[in-house]
Amino acid sequence: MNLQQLRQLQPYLWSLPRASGEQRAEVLLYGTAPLLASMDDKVLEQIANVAALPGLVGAAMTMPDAHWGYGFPIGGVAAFDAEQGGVISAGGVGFDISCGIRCLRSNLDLSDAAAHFTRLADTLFHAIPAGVGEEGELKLNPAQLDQVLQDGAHWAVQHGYGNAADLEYVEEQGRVTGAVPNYVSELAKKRQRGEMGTLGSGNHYLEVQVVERIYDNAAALAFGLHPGQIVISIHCGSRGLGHQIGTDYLLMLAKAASRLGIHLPNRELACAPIKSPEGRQYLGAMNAAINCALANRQILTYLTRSACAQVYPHAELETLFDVSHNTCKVETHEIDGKPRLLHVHRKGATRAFGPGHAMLPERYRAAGQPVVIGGSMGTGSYILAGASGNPAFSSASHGAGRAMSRHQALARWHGRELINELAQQGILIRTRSMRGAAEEAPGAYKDVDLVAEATEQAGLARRVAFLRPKVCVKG
DNA sequence: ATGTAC
Repeated sequence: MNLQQLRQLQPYLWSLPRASGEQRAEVLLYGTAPLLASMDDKVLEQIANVAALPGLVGAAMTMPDAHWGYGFPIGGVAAFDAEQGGVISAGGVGFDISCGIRCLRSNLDLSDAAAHFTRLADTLFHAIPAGVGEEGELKLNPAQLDQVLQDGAHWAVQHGYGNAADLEYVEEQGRVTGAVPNYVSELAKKRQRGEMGTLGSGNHYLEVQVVERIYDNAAALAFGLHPGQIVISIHCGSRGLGHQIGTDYLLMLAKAASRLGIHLPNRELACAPIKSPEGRQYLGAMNAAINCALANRQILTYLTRSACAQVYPHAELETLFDVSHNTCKVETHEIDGKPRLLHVHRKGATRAFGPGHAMLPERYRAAGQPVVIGGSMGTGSYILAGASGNPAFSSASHGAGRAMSRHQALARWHGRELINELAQQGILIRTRSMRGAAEEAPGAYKDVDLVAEATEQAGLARRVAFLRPKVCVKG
């Protein structure tokens, strides 16, 4: 991205000046000059298009890890007011609805766990169904699947996959309201019937990590983290169901936009007013997909505990937090001193409520919401805490963010060689797809350290802990 | 992201 076209407002905040006569809201980009310079120009084009959509409140924004996506950039945040013609967009949520990270803290330390990492890697790889189209043990009938779409992680816990304490530390306590299974197509449901409790592919992973550095002692204490501790992070989403909903509604919302005369700068931005029939239906289907993803990560938590218990009989894994980064959520935010109900699209962006927020579990209320920046398989991840006065509708970065396309990565790396190199660095990778491994080469991602630092400096969240990967099951 | 692609 050419920085000449931007105006630097603060060390970590930039804006895109409007051309004369241009009808769009403000565009704000969070990040450092090097991070922004490494982004594709498409990011700027896409977020400027978002800023032209009806009913946008405040600015259309990108997080420090942004890269270009379908319609909206990944790392994009945009809030809309339903009462002012605000829209909802499937491209603003993403195809992998409610993709997110479940983070589990353990009672294991690197010093005693490391001796069995090879067996742990093999056991997890055997226990966790992963890969495109891969199905799990669970086969649900239509009535059971509808129940999952209503009850989210609660369904999983009721059926023995975890405990009540897990639910307390899942965003929305494990279930969102407003899910309408009837608005989900039969095809979407059919695709999901065998995919509960599966990891998927692409950038999804299950990673065993060690807490290597603590930045904020008080927040680390609240989150139950200390140096040398083993933590497990599960990154996945709503699998075939969410993807099919995205596909179905892209068409429906495009038709609605055309019917209602909404000008779309690009057809990938297909959207409809939140109050229109199509907008309401997408919201109902999307909320069902959020519950599907929350249930999926809950079942994977159970499978992870079972696998760990085979290797470390005394292992205990508690849910630290579970947070989505592909959603549209109805939230109250203060605008010009007045609370307003907004539909906040976060696509590749994490919700990051600051200290004192009423929706946080009591244990974390003083520290702020746990925020996970998931890194690439070779580098590392960060746990942060929501900051007071977050300027981006309580949002923060979600990962390292790609710096290179999958195609470019395939041309540069070979999966097998990469896995051997990582093994020499003490990182054990298990995958069914060598091509996938090459596409996910750490070098194809931005520097996660720079993303986390910029996230903190921009006032989006505060760093709490750095996690180093040790074992990674890739999709 | 995805029973991977107009």
